[in-house]
Amino acid sequence: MEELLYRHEKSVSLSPDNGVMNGRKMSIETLKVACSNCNLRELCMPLGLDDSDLQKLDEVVATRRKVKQGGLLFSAGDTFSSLFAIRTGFFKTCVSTEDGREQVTGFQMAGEIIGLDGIVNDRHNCNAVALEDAEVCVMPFANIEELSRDFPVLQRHVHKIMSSEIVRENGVMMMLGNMRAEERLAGFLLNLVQRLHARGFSASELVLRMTREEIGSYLGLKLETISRTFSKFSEEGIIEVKQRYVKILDPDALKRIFNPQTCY
Amino acid sequence: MEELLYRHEKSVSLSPDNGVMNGRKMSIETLKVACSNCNLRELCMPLGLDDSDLQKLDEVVATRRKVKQGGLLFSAGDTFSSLFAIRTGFFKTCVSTEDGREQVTGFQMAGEIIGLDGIVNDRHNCNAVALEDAEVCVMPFANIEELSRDFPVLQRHVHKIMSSEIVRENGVMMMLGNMRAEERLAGFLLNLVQRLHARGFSASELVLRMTREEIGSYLGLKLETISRTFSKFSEEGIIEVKQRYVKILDPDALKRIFNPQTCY
DNA sequence: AAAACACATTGATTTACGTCAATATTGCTT
DNA sequence: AAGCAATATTGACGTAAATCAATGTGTTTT
Repeated sequence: MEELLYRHEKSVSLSPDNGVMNGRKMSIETLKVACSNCNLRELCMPLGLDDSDLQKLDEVVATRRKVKQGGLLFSAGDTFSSLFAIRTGFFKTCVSTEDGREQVTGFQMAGEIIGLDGIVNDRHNCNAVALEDAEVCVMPFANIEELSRDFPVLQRHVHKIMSSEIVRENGVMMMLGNMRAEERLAGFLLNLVQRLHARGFSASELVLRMTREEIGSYLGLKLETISRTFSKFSEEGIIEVKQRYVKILDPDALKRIFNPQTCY
Repeated sequence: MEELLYRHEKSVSLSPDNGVMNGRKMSIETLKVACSNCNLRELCMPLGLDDSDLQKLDEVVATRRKVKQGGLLFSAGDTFSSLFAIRTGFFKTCVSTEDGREQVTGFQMAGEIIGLDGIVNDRHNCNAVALEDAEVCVMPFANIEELSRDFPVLQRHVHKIMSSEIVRENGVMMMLGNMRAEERLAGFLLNLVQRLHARGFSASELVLRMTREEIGSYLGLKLETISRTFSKFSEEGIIEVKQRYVKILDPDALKRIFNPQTCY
């Protein structure tokens, strides 16, 4: 089961043709961080680039960085210098109040960009914690801005990434402000599985990378409510849950719960 | 009182030196939409530009547009082409579910930029409604992107505006997910008055441009709860409320409510 | 000036979720 | 393999805010 759900190691690892690109032997250094060579490129990078553009865009990534499970990629207050593209692994971002309350603001997976919150104040505004061993591409923001000036398609791409984060947060606000526990959790599961599916995983099975408490924090609920709601969905035959493993048996039921209008 | 609180008409209207800039007579057309000439410039535009840069940046604004109270600047689903800088007036942005539930995602005032949600999908994701008669500068996004390539300072500015929207929404998520009604309303009032103060209005008095229902929608509460919480603050001598008029008598008390840590 | 309307306040009651607490399951350490 | 710590489940009970409902206030319409 784990293998079925977890193709990270296999498909994200460098593919056989690595080291040779367009008939040109690449140096080890370049190889190490080349976007042009990365099979996650379609997730992080703009589409429709020709080979010469792609080579220039390799410059956005300076290095790679590994983060152990539980480790911090950055913390609130850290000076901001780079965005990070997730290569492997899974992150949460969270903000906290001074009296110690924590709000998970998002969960990020391979191909997603993390760190946009740091741009305004040149300091990060949240913590980014690896929920499993992870590796990220470090993209110095100065590089991104410089290359953006020469590549309108990259410029547009950066704008779209930021805008999509705004739109995502709008959706979270809707969930937190207007929806009941069941609706929130249904929306959460549908979103997760959709993103996993887009990365080649199952559209119906998943292994949660986060605890009930972290899900609850993201959804503005307590861990007991998450647990109870999972149990309820399970009793109703909508999902099958075993700890972190979740199988969606009736996706339409989830959609109806999340978006009552579609149910008539 | 209204006059004290409402300096829009006065200070935002074109100032005496209009029509002549740097000793150069400007055309009526240019004048109509010139950022270089606008006393809100420091809010919309990057700082530290010299005169020649400023003149070039005038090109970001194509036209102006008036929106009557209650009118829509744009709706969810509209094709996106421009960002809007608010010159006068006050807006709310909101998203709705298909079954008609509405979530206010933000309130925007003079100098703030609206429409960033449209960039990802080339369609707007929310509605922008004028809560009072308003005028906006229409900034075609194509112009912004083009000029950004030549003006790193503008490019950076655009990135900061988007990032700050992300950070703002992080804060709203924290309020919605973790805070009680009193904390949310305290945070809301402090934020509003701080932004108004930055625009030259009183740091303690304000006239709300939105209904209790709209505040409630933004804060994930019902209008009755907003009303009750206002009354509670009032009984405790923290604020004075009379319908839309609010006077903050004890800002520190509000800060303590919003951020309990500071209270020891 | 009266009528109609939108918005706000306040009270009584309900409810969804939180809190507290006990128990179960799993993975980790040695 | 045993013991421990972290995580998850489930139940009993409490509570903040929602809901329902009546009344008040201010503004616009005619």
